[in-house]
Amino acid sequence: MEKEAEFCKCNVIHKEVIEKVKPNIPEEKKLEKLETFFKVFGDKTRLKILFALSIQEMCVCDIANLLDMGQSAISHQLRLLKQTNLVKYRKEGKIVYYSLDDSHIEELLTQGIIHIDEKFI
Amino acid sequence: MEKEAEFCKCNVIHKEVIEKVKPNIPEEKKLEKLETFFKVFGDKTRLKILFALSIQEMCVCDIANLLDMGQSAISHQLRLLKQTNLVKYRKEGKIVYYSLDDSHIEELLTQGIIHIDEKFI
DNA sequence: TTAATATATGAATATGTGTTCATATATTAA
DNA sequence: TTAATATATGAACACATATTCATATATTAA
Repeated sequence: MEKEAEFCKCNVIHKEVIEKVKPNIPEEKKLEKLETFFKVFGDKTRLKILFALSIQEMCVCDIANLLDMGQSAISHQLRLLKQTNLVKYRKEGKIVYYSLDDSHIEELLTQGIIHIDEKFI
Repeated sequence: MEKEAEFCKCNVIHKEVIEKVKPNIPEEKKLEKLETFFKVFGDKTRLKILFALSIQEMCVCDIANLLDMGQSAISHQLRLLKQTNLVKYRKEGKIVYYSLDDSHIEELLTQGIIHIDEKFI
């Protein structure tokens, strides 16, 4: 008896296909990073912050005012963006200025917009 | 009195910055689409499905077996991918074959991988 | 030193999301 | 028709996540 239906009720229909495709799936660790990476873009607030910082650096307070949101909420989101290396910061006295950490990011945002303009409902 | 501290305790520090940046934030509707779009990529299971389908079309059962997951879970995820126009399908009897709907998708996946390889922790 | 202010952060809460389970639907075979 | 099978789907549950609140930290000014 082959390994059958542990999770899936249905039988393996195209075993060759599965064997062919399998080696092309990235390893788990890489997938997790990719998941985290894209997840960061999957939030309106963070997208707004990224678009804003693509224009110029801003301090936390300005971002909060710009987006009409609490300072705490922005700070939490900036922490996430920092952790994923999407933004960097510099301190000037008690003010912290955030900016994009990578020009790739703008490219990715642009590519996203292109896709939704073309295909997305 | 200006509009002050409705949400944010801190004062507006750089009013000009806010005014300069504001017009460059995409409109809410577009942001929501973009959010949804990127959110789809922010899940390991969906990423695996997309990588698999970038090699060749597959039926639901094969995908479930490939990923060692339940048919229902895969079906739910495919629905999401369908709704966001990332995959299309063709029916052959009772078997449904899914495939990528857009070559942009592979590009975006690649760009994601490039980023995490370069910068991401 | 104390007061004021910009930012960070832990906890709580509300909301969103992925998987499972049970079951429905659709198609083919008998 | 009935049985078998591939897929779809609603509901439930467990878990993740965004924001708020309260408060801590850090820096500057007085």
